[in-house]
Order: sequence, then C-alpha cells, then structure tokens
Amino acid sequence: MKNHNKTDWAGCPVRYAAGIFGDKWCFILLRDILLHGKRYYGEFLTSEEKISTNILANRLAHLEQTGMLTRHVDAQKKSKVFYLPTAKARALLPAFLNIMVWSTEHDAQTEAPDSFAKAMQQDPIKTVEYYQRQIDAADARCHSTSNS
Amino acid sequence: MKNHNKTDWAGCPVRYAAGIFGDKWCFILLRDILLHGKRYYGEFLTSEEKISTNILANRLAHLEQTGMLTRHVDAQKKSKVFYLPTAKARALLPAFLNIMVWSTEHDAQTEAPDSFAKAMQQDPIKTVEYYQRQIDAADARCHSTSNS
DNA sequence: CAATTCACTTGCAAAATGCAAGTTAAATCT
DNA sequence: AGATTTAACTTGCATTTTGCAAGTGAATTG
Repeated sequence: MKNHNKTDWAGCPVRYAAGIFGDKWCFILLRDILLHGKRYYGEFLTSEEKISTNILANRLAHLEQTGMLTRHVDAQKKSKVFYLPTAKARALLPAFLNIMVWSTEHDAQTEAPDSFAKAMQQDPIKTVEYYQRQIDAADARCHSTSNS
Repeated sequence: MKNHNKTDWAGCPVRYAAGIFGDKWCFILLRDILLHGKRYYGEFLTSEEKISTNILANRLAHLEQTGMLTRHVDAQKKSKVFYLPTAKARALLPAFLNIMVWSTEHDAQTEAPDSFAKAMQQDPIKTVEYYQRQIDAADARCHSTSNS
C-alpha cells in the first residue's frame, strides 16, 4: 500500500489500526510483547515464525514511531536492547484477546485451550486483568540505565 | 511473508488471525463489509482508500478461500456480483469493535464520535447487537438466483 | 446490434520482502 | 592488552508483491 503517511491513515478507526498493526509481522510482534513476554531484540528473532533481522528492525522502528514501543539499552549488558510496550500498546490487549477468542472458535487446529475462551466469556474484565499483570511481570524483568 | 500455507498459520490464535486479515486491504474490506454495508465488487472499488482492481480480486478470493465470504451473482443483473459475510466473518464483529474503541482513544484525528466508545463501555453486548442488525440489513438488500 | 457496464485479468515498472553477508560496539576470553 | 564472541542492526541482491493502466468477455442497455 503506497503513499499513505501517518495522517492519511488517521481518521477512520479501522484504517488507523490497520496502519499500525495491519501487517503480519507487527501483529506477531505485538503478540510476542503482549502475550509471550518477549522484550529483547534477540528474543523476537527466535520466534517460531522466523522473522528476518532487517524486517524485525524495520517493524520495531515502525512500532516505536507509532508510539507502541520504547527502546531501551540494558543496564547490565549495554550490547543488549529491549523494547517496552507503551500504555497505547497495552491498551490493545482487550482487542487482541477478543481476536484470539474468535480464532480459537474458528481455527480447527487451534492450540489455545477451551478454558481461554470460556474465561473470556465468563469474566472478560478479570481475564484481561490477568494478562495485564503478565505484561507488568515481563516489563519488570528489564532494566535500563536511562532512556534511549 | 513467504511460504506459509493455511496450515502453517493455524495453531496460534494471533497468527491464525494474522493469516486471514493481517493485511491492510483485508482489514479494510472487512470493515467495508461489517461496518459500511458494502457487498458489491463495484462498491469496494469506490472506497476512500482506492484499492486497485487486481488487488481487490485477489483479496476477495483470499477471504472466500478462508471462509469469510461467499460469492453470489445478482439476480436482477447477472453482470453484478456481491459477497456476503459468513458466520465466521460476522463473529469477528466484537473484535473489530474493540479495535475501533482502541483507535478512537489513541488517534487524535479520529472521526468516530465519543458516543461510540461510551456505548461500547456501557453496554457492549447491546452495541454489538446493534451492529449485527446493520449487517443483516445490508445482507437483505442482496439477492442471488442460486449460489456460485 | 452497437455501445456500455461490470467483474475481473494481464503486463510491466516500482516497491517490499527474504536471505546472506557485512559492520560496529560492547562484553568475554586468554 | 589483544583476540574472540555476542548482539543489534545494515547492506546488497534476487525474488515476490504491489500499483497502475490497459485489456477481455459476458451481460445490459440504447
């Protein structure tokens, strides 16, 4: 999709979302961050889907530019870099969990347990809060000297 | 993203969803179908985002193959074709509305009224039902001789 | 029955992707 | 201290996808 700057893609809510994560790799990266606790560049590279390093760098920059992630240098080992989800990215969690409910109900090969969709149906607020705490826990494992 | 067939992208719920609508044009088409009442090939072509006809044909085929749409020939005018959302596509509505809530809250240029996010917060079930009836209404405007 | 509508298809240039091989800074090893 | 390794990118190039413009063919319309 050509010649669409950030402003072009603002306005319509669906188009705005598509401009930020309407791309398979951004979708996968947000999953890794919001649901798999990944934070480090090296961790994203090892995901099952085998993203290549130039594309990873490109998408991390995109997510940083759109206010979804912030980049940080590791305090213990300055050659390592991690990315933390912003409040904006964290706010996507409910939408993502709803997408996942849909997938578990329509993908015959789903790997998600029945308990997940059930939990979301019975008490969505509590379920969302559970996953939010997981995000906090993943963030807590990362320490930077100052911001970059 | 190369060499990923339908099976490769099954399993993980987020990856499954990305395989179906993790693409800006599919995202936009599903919006047009679920929220803008579009059904005819010609209607999709006229959307604000100006999809080109070869890409439109490609994405409609993709959505048909993944069980999101069914293709029909218009009963009144056999040169016209429309696409109806399946139950699977309709089941995406709650996730889409949640995405839209997120966008309205994070896009400074959002065109969505405050009332939308409020309605979703206060009574999500009723709000979803309202949009589901709109889908029914859009479907009702289409008539085919038999299926294609 | 000739012109037009409509849903695609085709051809080609431009852009994005994927893979492999750098590069650079920082940490570890000897 | 100097050499090796780790880690996060960057670069180059072949392949694939996209976008645009121009068909094509069946169905309608004039």
